[in-house]
Amino acid sequence: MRPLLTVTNALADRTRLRLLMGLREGELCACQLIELVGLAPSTVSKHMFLLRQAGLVESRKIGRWVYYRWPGRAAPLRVRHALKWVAESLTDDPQIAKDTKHLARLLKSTPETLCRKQTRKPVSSSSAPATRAAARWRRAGRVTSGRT
Amino acid sequence: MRPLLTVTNALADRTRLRLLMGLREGELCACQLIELVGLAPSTVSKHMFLLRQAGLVESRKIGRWVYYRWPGRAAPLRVRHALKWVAESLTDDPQIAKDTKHLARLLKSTPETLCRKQTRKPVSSSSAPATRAAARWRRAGRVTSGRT
DNA sequence: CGTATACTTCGCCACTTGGCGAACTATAGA
DNA sequence: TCTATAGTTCGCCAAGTGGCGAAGTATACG
Repeated sequence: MRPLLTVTNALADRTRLRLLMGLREGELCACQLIELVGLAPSTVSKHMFLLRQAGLVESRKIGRWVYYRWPGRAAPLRVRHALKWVAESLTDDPQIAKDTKHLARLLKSTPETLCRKQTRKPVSSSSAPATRAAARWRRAGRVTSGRT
Repeated sequence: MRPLLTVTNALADRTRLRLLMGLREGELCACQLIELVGLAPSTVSKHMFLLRQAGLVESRKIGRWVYYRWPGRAAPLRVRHALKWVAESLTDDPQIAKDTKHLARLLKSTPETLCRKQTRKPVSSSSAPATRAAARWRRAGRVTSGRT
């Protein structure tokens, strides 16, 4: 019962649903998710912890950046069905539609630009750390990360 | 977003999952659900309100009894998929297995016997109100209430 | 080294929620 | 009509949760 409850609890919050849907089409880094929902980094971090604990997202760290995405085929049925169910239930949701448009705008700049904006400092022109990874991620074109 | 959140919130509680699974094989009356989870009537009533609000159960009143069951085919996809998902995710759950055995025992007596037990009074032998409806319900043999 | 930075963890606060018992409502039966 | 009873609603309280900012951690770079 606990495993399912961890999932239902994770899904029982507006912000976490938005974050989850933000990852529907592929990987995003933490700063992009922070920008997406417009909340404090610590808050988003806590949400992502709960989602990861439930198995609803995976994360990988590259340099100073942490990338989140939906889990692949190895995830338990419980989780894969939950993601499918939520995505279907929210296809026509106005908030998610707004987020999707917002996200499209965000994706026009690199993660590092975003992070600078967040700390309210001017964007230095020189390449930031982990830029190679970010470039690869952009080239990959919003991978579907092995969804069912 | 609200409709889905109502559902995920309803599913994000141990007791409500147990109540929901109790109805998996057919209709039960409130007193049977109270006995199933062993909580105060007011508590169970509140839970059933939330489940009904989410569309995860329907109810009908017959005399003084209220019967709850899973919704039929008319329910939104969001709800039908949720029920399917939860039921699948909990098929092997030990708590649910215990509840199922418990329920089997409860079903050997009539709802009115149960209610008497709950108020700690001896069961009068004469037929209680709504007994005909209850008998019909027993004859119907745990209807599946039009699930997908 | 030391500094900057991307993120997480911690500590706090307002708000929500699950539980109960008491009071209330509605129906059945004398 | 009056009483009994199946459920619900109300009022309360302890426990949990979402939000924030401050402090902490880990990595990159000079």
